[in-house]
Amino acid sequence: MAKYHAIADSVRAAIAGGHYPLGSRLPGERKLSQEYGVAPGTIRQALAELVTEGALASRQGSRKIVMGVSEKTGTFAEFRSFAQWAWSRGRTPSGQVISAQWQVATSYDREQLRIDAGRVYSVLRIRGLDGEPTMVERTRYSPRVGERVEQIPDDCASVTIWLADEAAIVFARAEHRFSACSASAEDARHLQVRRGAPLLSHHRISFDQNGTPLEWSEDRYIAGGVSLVVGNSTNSNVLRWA
Amino acid sequence: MAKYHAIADSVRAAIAGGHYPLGSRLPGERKLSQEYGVAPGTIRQALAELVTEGALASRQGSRKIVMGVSEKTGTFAEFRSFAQWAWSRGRTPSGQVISAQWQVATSYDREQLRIDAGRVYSVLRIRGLDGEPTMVERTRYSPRVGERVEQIPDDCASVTIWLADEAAIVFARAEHRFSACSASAEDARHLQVRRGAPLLSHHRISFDQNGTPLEWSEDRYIAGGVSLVVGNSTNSNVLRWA
DNA sequence: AAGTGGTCTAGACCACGTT
DNA sequence: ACGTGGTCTAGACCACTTT
Repeated sequence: MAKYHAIADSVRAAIAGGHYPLGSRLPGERKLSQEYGVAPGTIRQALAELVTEGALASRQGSRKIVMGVSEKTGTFAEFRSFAQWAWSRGRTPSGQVISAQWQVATSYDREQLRIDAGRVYSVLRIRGLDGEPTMVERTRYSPRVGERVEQIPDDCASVTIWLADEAAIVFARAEHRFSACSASAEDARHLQVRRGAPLLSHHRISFDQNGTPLEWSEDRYIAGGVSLVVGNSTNSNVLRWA
Repeated sequence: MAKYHAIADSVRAAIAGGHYPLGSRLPGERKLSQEYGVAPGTIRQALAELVTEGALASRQGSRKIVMGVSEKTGTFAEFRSFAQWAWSRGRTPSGQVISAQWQVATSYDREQLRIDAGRVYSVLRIRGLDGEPTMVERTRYSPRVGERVEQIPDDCASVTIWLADEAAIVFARAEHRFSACSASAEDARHLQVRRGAPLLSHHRISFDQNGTPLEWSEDRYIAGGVSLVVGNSTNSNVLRWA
């Protein structure tokens, strides 16, 4: 583990433990670099991590102010994968594939996935938390990914983890779009809500490390089930589910 | 303007202009530091900005890959202020205060705003885009802020800007929570939708540079009007309205 | 006036990806 | 084997806040 990351953990723990009270000012960077026996730059990098999280407030010329540590900020993987998110919150995810088939790519598919023509692998899934239906997920995989998704056993817990381990397909970046929508007849049937009920729509495009699109998806969550949490400041933004 | 920021702008422009094609690999950091005549660390800082935005993908050992520049990423101010966001998107915001009054702080108010007792200034606003009602906003200001909000003239375009200029109250950080909800009878009346219509709920707490809570608010947007856009990667998260 | 963070320099070594 | 990014060092000067 990198020094700066270990130091960030240490400071985070000191805040959580009340050693640096909420609202107080952190020691100066030069002081901390002596305490930890590292170069000033390493301390800067450690504190930058905490500023990004919102645990510290930063103003030029003034010592950093303790804002308090937030509940564990979701990692990228947790944010992208329903299963990983659910487990990290101590809840039991369930999932069921309603339909899965190859379809001719629409112009929207081609644009989003940046493919010339051909087909996409289209999957409709229902996902639940602790047995309650929570979300309906409509995903289009690009051909390369779809060929692998097809092989995934039905009882696989997490598509994301399976693809990484078995097919070396790694999700590295995603763009998300959130809005409200009404439940369609199909949504209502699967989620056991009335038609027209309010849903949180989560539109997502995922990319690998080379920037190649892997899939796009529209997930629809029942109201009250989950919510998206975002922290932002003049410098940065951090988000997580809650 | 800092060198590293100017360099980030320059690289961003080079990507947008097609000089670094989408999917290609950026020159190495040492090469760039020579080109720009700065130390390697300065280049690193510039590229870190672009990685955070999602414009570049980064893997140790490999040159950075061009992901493409997203439409202008919203600044913190734009994300926090409806008026500033609207202007930045070339739309005309309107606003109307329905009611404004001092109220006894509830236990929820006291917890969120970290005040011992007393009162909060409670404001109900309707906001619109290009004349169409778009959002209903229910805000509770802490006493210190409420006293100034009370003085704001009715025709003030942006509360955020007014408070910064006239009262030196600066919003520096905020936490946001998004979910779906149904329009209440009051919501429906103000937004001219049917009762029970799907709305996007945006719950927000704002802080100043010292970490002191300034206000909390629940905004409810009509479906289809606006949506929240978030980009995230293994390293970072960036969000904006769209 | 003194202290502090923000920026910048000019290197070094290591882990990892590419060739 | 080589190139590259990730990490780290040990300083310097400036802008800003605090005292």
